[in-house]
Amino acid sequence: MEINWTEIENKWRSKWIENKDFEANPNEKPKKFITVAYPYPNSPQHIGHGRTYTLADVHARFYRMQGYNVLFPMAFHYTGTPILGMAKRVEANDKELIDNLKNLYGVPEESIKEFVEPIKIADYFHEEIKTGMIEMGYSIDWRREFTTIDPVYSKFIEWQINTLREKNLIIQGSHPVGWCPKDQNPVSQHDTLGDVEPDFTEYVIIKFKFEDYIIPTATLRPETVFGVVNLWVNPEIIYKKITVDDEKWIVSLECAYKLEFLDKKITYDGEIKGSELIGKSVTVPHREESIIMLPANFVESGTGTGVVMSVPAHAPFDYQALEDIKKTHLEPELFTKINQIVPISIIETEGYGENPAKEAVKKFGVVDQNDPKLEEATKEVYGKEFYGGKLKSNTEKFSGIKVAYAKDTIKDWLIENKHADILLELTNTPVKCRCGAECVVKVLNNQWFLNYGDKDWKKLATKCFDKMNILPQEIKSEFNYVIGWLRERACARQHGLGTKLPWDKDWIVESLSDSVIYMAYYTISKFVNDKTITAKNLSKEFFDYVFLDKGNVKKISEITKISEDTINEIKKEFQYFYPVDSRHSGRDLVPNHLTFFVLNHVAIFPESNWPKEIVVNGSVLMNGSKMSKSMGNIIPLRKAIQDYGADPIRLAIIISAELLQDADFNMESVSGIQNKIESLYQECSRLKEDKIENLEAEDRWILSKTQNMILQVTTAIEKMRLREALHDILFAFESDLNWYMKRTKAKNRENISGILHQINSMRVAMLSPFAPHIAEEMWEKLGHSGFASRSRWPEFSQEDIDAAAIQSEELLKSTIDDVSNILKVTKITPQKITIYTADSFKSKIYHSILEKVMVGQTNMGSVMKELIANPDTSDVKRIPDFVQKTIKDILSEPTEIRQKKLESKEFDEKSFLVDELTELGEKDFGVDIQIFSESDSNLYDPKGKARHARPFKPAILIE
RNA sequence: GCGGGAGUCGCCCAGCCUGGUCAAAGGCGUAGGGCUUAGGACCCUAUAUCUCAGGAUUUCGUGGGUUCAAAUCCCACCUCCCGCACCA
Repeated sequence: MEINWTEIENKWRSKWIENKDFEANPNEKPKKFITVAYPYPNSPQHIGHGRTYTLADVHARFYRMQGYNVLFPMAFHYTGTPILGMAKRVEANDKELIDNLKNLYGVPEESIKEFVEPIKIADYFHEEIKTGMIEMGYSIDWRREFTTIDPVYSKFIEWQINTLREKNLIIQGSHPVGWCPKDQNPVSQHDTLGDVEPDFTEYVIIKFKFEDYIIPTATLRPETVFGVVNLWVNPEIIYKKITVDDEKWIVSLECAYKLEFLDKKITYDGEIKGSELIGKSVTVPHREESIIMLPANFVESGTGTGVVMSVPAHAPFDYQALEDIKKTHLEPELFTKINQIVPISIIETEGYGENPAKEAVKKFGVVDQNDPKLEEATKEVYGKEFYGGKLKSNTEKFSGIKVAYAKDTIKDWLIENKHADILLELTNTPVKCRCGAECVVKVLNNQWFLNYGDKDWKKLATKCFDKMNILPQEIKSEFNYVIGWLRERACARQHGLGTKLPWDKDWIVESLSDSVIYMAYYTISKFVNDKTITAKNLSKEFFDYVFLDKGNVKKISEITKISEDTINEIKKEFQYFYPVDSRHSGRDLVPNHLTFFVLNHVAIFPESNWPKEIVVNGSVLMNGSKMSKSMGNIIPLRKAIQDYGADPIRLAIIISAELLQDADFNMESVSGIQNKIESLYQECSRLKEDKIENLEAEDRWILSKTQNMILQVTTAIEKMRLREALHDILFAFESDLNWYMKRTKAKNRENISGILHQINSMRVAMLSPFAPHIAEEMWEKLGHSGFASRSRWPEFSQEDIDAAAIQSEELLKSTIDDVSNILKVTKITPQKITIYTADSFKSKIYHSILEKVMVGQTNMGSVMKELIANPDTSDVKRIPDFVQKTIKDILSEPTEIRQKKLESKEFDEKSFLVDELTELGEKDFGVDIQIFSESDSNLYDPKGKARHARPFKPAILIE
């Protein structure tokens, strides 16, 4: 019987909707508030997104069945810049993008035409994603849906950002960004050709005096200013004489252009050829020493200032250039000067002598200054010196400091003394804007920052993290680390969709900053959607009252024109559902969103409303590799639902990996799961409710095992180990069930359908959070009324566990295993099988050995001594190897089973095996089975095997 | 460099926190058998090595250590992956 997934899924989805099953309102029940990071609708969701939502949905459904009033809402994050870039590209008729939209995303042509408007893009994918979520069966309360550009949401963000500012957590400063000079706009990855992220570094410009001018050199290693012995100038370059603020500089044209964007006033005064500078002297700042300018062709006009300082003791390039120049034909005067240059060694590093640069050049076998091996040599010296080096005494007050620390200290000191400046430069040039212009680095002034570097703020956040349940545990240290290094973060941008800064309308609240406490907004969005509240008249006082319980309701009612009762009802809604009980997200959001989420909550809300739990999941791979547009292996979720059905996708995603691992989605796992579900479905269609009476040994056993499974599944889900839980329900339990079927078949029992019905009802109930649609169908087939998703989560009961039944069943299994094992090894065809159980004397000794082992006594000699000392067991000396083997038996069992054996009384192995093994064994092996106790008087024991019998390990004779 | 994670029996992957049920689950693959007109699906058996009595041996990145007992705990090392920002 093949399952028509679409039909079944549609059927149950509409029933749930009819019943308003997922709409949660405050009531007398305990609540759980589960949230997931809302999507940014710039593309359809794929299976990777589906994972996070599915995990959260399972969580929500689980809590619902456990009797909680669960709120699981969803919204859409319109704020941000990517869709702006997309709209621009559509307008420019960008073929690559349009092809992707058409073929990869399946967007109809008429919709693409509208995509020149950013909001249309968001609206389109919003609907697309939402439909997918509904099709996946997510138990979302859609009455609370919103987008982040709704007017009331903007009011909410204004309140949030004002509140933070009042607490002095927002500060102003300057900030560098990638910048398109043509568009006059910041650029990010989405705005560039080829989607490259503009990446920049900070150079320190060191100012050398040359007559009336300053010749600046750019360096990444300001500490080496103490080791400069000459400058390198490219004789081919025509340098510009410029005025920078009130100083006169000589730099390359490219450098002058870059400086224009770095908040400096530039005027162009004239030019000078590089060759004209050769041989002339400049003064080293602070040291006031005169050094010479020399030619070098590795100096590029586009990098830094076009002039480089030379530190031949520590920079392989400089060392090599100096060696090269000695071999060229120069004026004798200059030649003498060059020969007088002695490298100054300023850093002491283990493994290096006086001149690390020279050593590295030798080691790598560098030929001349154009040798690419110089890059490697440089990398090695820089790396070793930076992390392992210390400054020598010729660096004055910095002597003895580690290079890693000295770098910043010396930079600050140089800048303070006006010996240096900062130059920011793109490292991955050229970065081209989508408009075609080449990007630069620009310093934006008056940028607004959230001061995440604030110590008190960090302390509060750490406190919250410490109290929080973070799943999986391993990720917690990552959060602590992030909190540690976090500094100011820009919280406003100049373009993109979003809410304007209330006090500075040139800026828009940046999208990671307007999505940190929005979970609170879900409690009021319901009232926005039913028009109880509108943006008009919404004031700070209103939000203060609802979210912080501050202020006077009467006054607020006057301001907002909303009735006091309504305001109080809204407040009650918030107070009921808050705090967030569980926040689900992908692990890529750990160092940003999730951390900000906590930081902003602790800043704004009182401790009682701090979030309680964070659940982080890994990503989804497609057949073992990452999903990417270029690979073309992105499967849109809705396409996958059409192809495989929602439930198989949910199950495949969950079963393929535990939380933090990357889940590999592939066809095999989907069809494997489909088959499994189909057979369970058939099973459910057959079973009818029946009475359960006269429990036999195997009944008590399977019921005990069922209880075990319930316990395992429940605790696994509580820890969000969903893979384990699902595995226990679907697969692990199957082998127990198979054994049970085998047992009952051997006994020709007819009266087991009641038990199977009961067991499978519990399985289906537990399956319901994972595969909600098919579980409902199975539930119906089993003859239950109502929804499986509304049924009570099976409860573990210790009383239903029959330790004796488990033990005896294990004995039966291991005896059969042993027989098969012997048959396999000996390859004989059995004529007759005889089993001998141990006599009661051995059981007695077994128990006393067990007691001793349980208290840690495992030494054969001392156990033996004690046994002999006791008159009850002194006969043991006749069978010394029995003691040895028994200790081994016991040690090879887990502690809990030992404990159970210790607690339970001895049981009559012989009569149990006579009852249960005879028929089963005859079926399995096709011969008669006789069972004796080794102490029986009518013992049949031609080979003397009986004496080898041990408790739980009967002796066997096969003829 | 800093921070995090991983290395398991042909492949994917569980087990490690809490040592003993571990020659190590599950899936895939492979081989044989059943069912079927055929294919698929399904079911059974086997799948480190040796072994004609239920056993033995060598295995969980490498090398040490702790323990009666180590895939699991401790130490060192090797290799691989991810993050290091103002971008969702």
